[in-house]
Amino acid sequence: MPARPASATGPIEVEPADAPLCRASVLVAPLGHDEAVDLARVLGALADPVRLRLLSIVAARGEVCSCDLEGPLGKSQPTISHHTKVLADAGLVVGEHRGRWTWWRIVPDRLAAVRRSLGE
Amino acid sequence: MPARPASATGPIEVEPADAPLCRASVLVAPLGHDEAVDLARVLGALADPVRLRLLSIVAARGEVCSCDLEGPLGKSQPTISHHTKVLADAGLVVGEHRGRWTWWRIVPDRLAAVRRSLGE
DNA sequence: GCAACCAATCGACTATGATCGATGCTCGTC
DNA sequence: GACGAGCATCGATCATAGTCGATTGGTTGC
Repeated sequence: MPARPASATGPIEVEPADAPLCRASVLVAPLGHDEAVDLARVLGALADPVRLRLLSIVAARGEVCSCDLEGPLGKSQPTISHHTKVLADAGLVVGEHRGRWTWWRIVPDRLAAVRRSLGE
Repeated sequence: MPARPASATGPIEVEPADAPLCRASVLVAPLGHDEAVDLARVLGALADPVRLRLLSIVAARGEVCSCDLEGPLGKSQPTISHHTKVLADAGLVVGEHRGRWTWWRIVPDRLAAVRRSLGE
């Protein structure tokens, strides 16, 4: 793992993706079309073994550099970059550029929102 | 909606799909390869707007006939049949043949297991 | 038996997505 | 300024999945 530099250039900006996701739960009332599309988009970001493992690694270590993901996941650098982008677009992780590294951490609230949308 | 006949020919048999899904949560420890694949499979079944709306309709009404899904979902009969099969294979719904109709209801425990796997 | 209805399957088409090599960009370091 | 490291993007390839028309199978009612 590279040494963590002190200077930070700030978080990566992506589209908000912070909409309520769903007013309540799938179990409570029939979903509208737009709600279903939004929730499906986030679930689609989660519905990949590589991204689930990536997410769990980031969660376990608190903060992870992209360069430390290629090894454990056994994927190429472009593939890792692709998956981190998908997760970031879904609002499930945020990345921060520090020097030449990008550090990722999860957004617990976002995952909690997904759980809530899935009933209770 | 067709009248609900009294005679039931029993639940539809599908592969179990009742494995623990995940020993704990994505947030606790790095996922193993097989755990990630299993969880991704169930999340993939959920990651479709049509199936989410289908699920919410079934949940709201308790039990729904396939023939009553084409209208609200705006999809053809083969498409509805396809989606119900995907959800059933994932263990998220169960179907029961009664006469010429098939009635679907959700499996709350399965959805709860998914929520648990997603943290908490 | 026959007709009508519901559901599952098949085949085909299309769209989306996962993957990687090659390339380009942006920092830090010398 | 030049080089190298880390990351993003592009282009291409391959696999998977959503959709529907047509067909088949099974059940009900005449």
